[in-house]
Order: sequence, then structure tokens, then C-alpha cells
Amino acid sequence: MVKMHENFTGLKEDKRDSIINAALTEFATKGYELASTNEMVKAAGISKGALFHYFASKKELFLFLCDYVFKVVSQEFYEQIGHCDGDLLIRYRRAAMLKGAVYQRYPPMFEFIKRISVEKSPKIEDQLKERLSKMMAYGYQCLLGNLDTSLFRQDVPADKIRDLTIWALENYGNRSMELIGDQRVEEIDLEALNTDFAQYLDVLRRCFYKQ
Amino acid sequence: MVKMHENFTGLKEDKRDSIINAALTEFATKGYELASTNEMVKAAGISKGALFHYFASKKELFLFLCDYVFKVVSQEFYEQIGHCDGDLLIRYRRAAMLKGAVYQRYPPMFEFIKRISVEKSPKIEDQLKERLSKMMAYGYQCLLGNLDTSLFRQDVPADKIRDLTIWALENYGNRSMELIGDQRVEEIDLEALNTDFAQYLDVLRRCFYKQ
DNA sequence: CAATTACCGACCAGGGTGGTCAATTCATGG
DNA sequence: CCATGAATTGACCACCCTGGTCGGTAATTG
Repeated sequence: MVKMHENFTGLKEDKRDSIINAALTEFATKGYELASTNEMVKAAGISKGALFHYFASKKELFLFLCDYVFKVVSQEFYEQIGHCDGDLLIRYRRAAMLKGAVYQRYPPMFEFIKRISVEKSPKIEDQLKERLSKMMAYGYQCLLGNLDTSLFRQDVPADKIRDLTIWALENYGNRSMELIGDQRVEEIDLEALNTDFAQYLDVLRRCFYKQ
Repeated sequence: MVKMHENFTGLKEDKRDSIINAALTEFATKGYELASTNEMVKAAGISKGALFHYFASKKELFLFLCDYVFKVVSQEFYEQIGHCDGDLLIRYRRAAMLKGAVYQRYPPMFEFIKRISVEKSPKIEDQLKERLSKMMAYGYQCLLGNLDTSLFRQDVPADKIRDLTIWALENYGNRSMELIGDQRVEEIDLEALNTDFAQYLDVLRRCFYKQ
């Protein structure tokens, strides 16, 4: 009898992904306590027995997903942005592209992250908090560390410009996600999305940066 | 036997509010289907029988809350903003104050609205959608109708400035809500909150408006 | 071929669901 | 003071879903 996780990590990629995505979706939409393993196996197209063959318990599955998500986001996202450029807007454009790539493979991942960052179930609280704070600190550092604020216009505080930029673009990102949320992955018009995004970036550059 | 709602609307104000807030919170955190009437009565400090003495069913309670929330938001919020001034930033500052006032009386109200705008339960879908779209249209018109875009700088598109402003401030609002979410109502430092907010508004005015 | 592993799904006890209703408390007016 | 009717209670209902088990079958391996 091998360790349980090895049963799972040895699975074929598409099956593994479908289980991961089903579980992420369920946890993301209902939260830890109310998420149903029955719904997960139904959505993933496997049996109940199989799921508990891979993971000893719901809790173990959840924590595995956390670790997995954090690993993916760190490798595919944070590490690709970090310190690549001091220009906040360039960094953010890069972030948007990378986010799209992750989204294509694991659509529910960001919803999952959003959910677990407000999760309050005592059964997993401690272990989750620990993982989250590590993750947040790393993300914050990669996205906002080492910023070249000398690019900003100098007649207003740089930190305010930074905050407003992040907030506006975060909201823009969420709206885009919602808009494309219904469509199938193939039929998303990435071209149009990018030019639209570029226009907003251009406005921000004009208004917030030195001319 | 009077009509059920009249039983409820005739209640003493504090009792009524505590029931409303308990129900709003429960629906906001779990969504329609998973919200538990048992939890509501526990949080409101009334008996199960009392709740179903006021409302014939969970569904009727939910729809009552929708109507109630829409009435409050329309009267206390939208109508106080509408067309008061063409300046987007002035309008938004006013909106923030009003939001605070509503929040003091019904803390979970905005969470409830956020939740029902993504609610998908088929049992209430039609009736909810109808109410929501009416509400959205009215809110949009009051907040963004009749804007004086000639105040904006003219070298970038006015609609982009409007969008970015709204997004940034919306996010700012959410963060403030989260920050004060833990504190009790009395010990919130409104002074500090307002000056902080004013600083961000000032930056936006400097960067996005004609000088 | 046997042996081992991967997987299935009916099944379990326990707990939560929206809603009911006989019984009790309360308020009011005579 | 009681009589009356309304407000309120909470134990109770049948039902559904829960996380997890386990005897069995199918597939893989040596």
C-alpha cells in the first residue's frame, strides 16, 4: 500500500485535472463545511470509493488542494512576475497574461483562492491560515516588491498611485473573468480582450506616470 | 388573522431589525438554498414558530428581504445621490457617507446584495432576476447618469476615466468594509477614515481632472 | 496463471432540513 | 379579576444529504 497521495499524483493528467477542478469548484462555491464530496465525485466522473482511495478524508483533500494551488500559483504566476521589471503597469500586464494561462488549465483556481482567503471553518483554520499567510507574503513581494516609483508623477504620493492602480486593475480583472466565465475556453476573443486592456493601461500611464 | 407580513411590520423596531439582520447574514453567507432558517432564528433570538408566523415560507422571507433591501437602498442611498452634482468624485464621496449610514443600521445589507446578484437557485431565479435588473438600472442611473465629463482631462477618453475611478473606489470601499468589519460600530474612527478617503479622492482629481 | 492493486457503488449512522401544531404566555378590555 | 384571542414557543415530523466504509469486481502486473 503506497501513500495515498501517490495514488493520486500517478494518475493520468486529464483525470487528475478533472478531479482537481471538480473539487476546487465545489470548495470554491460552498466553502469547506458545506462542500459535498458526493458532488465532487459526480462532477469528476469517478466513484466515491476512488476519491477516498486517493485522499484519506475531506480535510486531507482540502489541504492537498491548498498546497497544490499554492505551488501552481507560485511557479506559474508569482515567479514569472517577480522583479522582471520595476514598472508597475508592465508587471501587471504580464500578470494578466499569466493569469489567463493558469485560468485555461484550472478555471476554478482563482475562485478557490478567493474563497479560502475568507474561509472560517475551525476544522481547518490553523493549517489554512499558516499556508495562506505564507502565500500572501510571497505574492505581495513578487507583485509589488522592488517597484520603480520614480516612474510615477511626483506631485502625488507614490503609494496612493500604486494602490489606486492595483485596485482599478484588480476590478478590471474580475469583470473580465465574469464576462468570459460563461464562454468556452476556445471561443474567447483574446485579441479583443488584450487591446481593451491595453487602452486602460494607456490611460493609467498617461495620468499616473511622468510625461 | 391578518396577513403575515403585517404581523412582522408591526413588530418593535429592534426586534424587527434583529430578525432582518439575522436573515440577511444567513442568506448572504450561504446563499438561498444552503441558508438555514434554524440558524436565523437562533441568531435573531426568536423561535422557529415565530418566523413562520411572520413569513409563510423561506422563499417568501427571502423575497420580502429583497424588496425591503431594494426599498432601503433606493430611498436612503440612490435617491440621495441622484443628479446632486455632475462631479463624479463629489458624487462618490456622498455615496460613501450614505453607505456608512445604511451600514450602521443594517451591517449585512451590502453583503446580502453582493450575494444575491450572483445567486443561481432556480427556486427563486425568475422573481429575483426581475427585482435585480430593476434595481441595477436605477442604481446605475443615479450613480452615473448625467455625469459632467467635461471636468475630466480631455486627452484621454472620458468613459475610461469614469471606469477606472469607479473600479478603484469600489475596491477601496470593499477594503474599508473589511477593515471595519471586525470592530463594533461605536469604536470606528470615522474621522481617520474620511481623511484617508479624501486623500485618495484628491489624487484622483489631480490625475484625472482638468487642472 | 495468481496476486495485487485500482476502482466501484450500495450502504451506514448521524445530523440538518423546511415546516407544523398543540400547548403556553401575553395583552387587552370588560 | 377573569375571559378571550392573538403572539410565541419548541418538540416533533418525514425527508434528504453527509463523510466515510467495505465487500465485491475489473484491471494490471510479474
